[in-house]
Amino acid sequence: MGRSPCCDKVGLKKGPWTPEEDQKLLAYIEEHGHGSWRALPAKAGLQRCGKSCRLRWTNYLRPDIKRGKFSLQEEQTIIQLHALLGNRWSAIANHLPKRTDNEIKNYWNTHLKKRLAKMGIDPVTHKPKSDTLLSRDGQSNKSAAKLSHMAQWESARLEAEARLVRESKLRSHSFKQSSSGGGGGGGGGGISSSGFSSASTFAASGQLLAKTTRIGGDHLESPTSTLTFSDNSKQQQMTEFVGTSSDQQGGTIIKDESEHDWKSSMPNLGEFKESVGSHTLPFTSTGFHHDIPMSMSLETTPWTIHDSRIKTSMGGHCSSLENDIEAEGFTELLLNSSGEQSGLLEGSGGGGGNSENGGESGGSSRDYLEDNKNYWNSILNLVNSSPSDSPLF
DNA sequence: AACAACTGCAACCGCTCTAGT
DNA sequence: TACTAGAGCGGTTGCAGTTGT
Repeated sequence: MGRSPCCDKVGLKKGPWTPEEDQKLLAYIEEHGHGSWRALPAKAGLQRCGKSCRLRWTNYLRPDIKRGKFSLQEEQTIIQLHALLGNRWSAIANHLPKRTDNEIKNYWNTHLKKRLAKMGIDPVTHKPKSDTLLSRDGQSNKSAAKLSHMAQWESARLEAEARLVRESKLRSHSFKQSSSGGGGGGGGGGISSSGFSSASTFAASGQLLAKTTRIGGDHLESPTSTLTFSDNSKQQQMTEFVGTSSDQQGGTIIKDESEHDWKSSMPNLGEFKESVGSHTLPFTSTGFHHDIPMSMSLETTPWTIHDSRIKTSMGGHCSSLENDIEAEGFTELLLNSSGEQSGLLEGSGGGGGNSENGGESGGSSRDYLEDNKNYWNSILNLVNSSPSDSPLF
């Protein structure tokens, strides 16, 4: 893979940008746009490599950048998204308009990470450093481990969805061209304007579904909102999400009316993978490999897996997690094992979302569960309310 | 006042991904 | 299909400013 050697060229300036250089770059881009970054420095009369120019522009000069202190809301968002996505700064930045990934990354490393560490929370796993909290019952550690897998899986899932959306967009583009006059997606932009839906193969995100099943303002069934197997003999409907109900604070609630239990017709994951072929989602994400056939729905509170079988093999070690999570299992798992997450946002506004449970850190188990619920709900709401043009969705 | 240690941030480096040929 | 250039991303570095001794 060709790595750009642009900065190796002799005579190119490095280091801090001078106001004059900024001015040149700004003026050039305002007039011509950036076009090819590689060609830009010469045209703009800068002794910099294109890469350096791009960075300067995206991280500093861009007019739509908000600089200065991060608000409480922003901090909260960063922490929540980091819990979900890890160090994927660009993805996180997509949820924070006007902030750059670099800025967020720096802010995390210099402020938030330390703050979490001070609170006794591991900034990497977002779990308490000592798991004593969790040791109230024997199951907790096990559940926490599962949850960790789930979080990783979720992260990977988002990535896969993003890819599917991209592909869907491409496809919809050609679709629109071939079947012109389809009423246009209108306001929502992004996903909602695309004729196809990533949910076609992977109906998991409530908001995603809400957007993708709504075409041109009508409640149409997306052409691919149902998943069918390529194997004709087994052609069947995987999931069909119908309608959306009220939206609470940006979190769209999806009802899975079909409650279709396809597990029974798919007792064997291996067989399923074979039969589904291209419909499984083999994707890698930071060393994971997942093949995920599943459907989920968002009830008023966290995820409910109506049926799932998740195989996760990590880093080639195949430390597989064959979780037979029964219905509601995942919800339970989140609720019961994500206790470590609660109070994470304590520093930002009274702790873990809402704190009507009273602020006692060692509260009752009900408080504990409430906090967990709130924590994950806030993450889900956050994700669900993410901008439609986010590459994640 | 001088120095060291710490902090915060801009910029760079090197890798991966993607599109074009 | 293979290769390359360009762009993007995340990790790291370097330095200026601040704080502590």
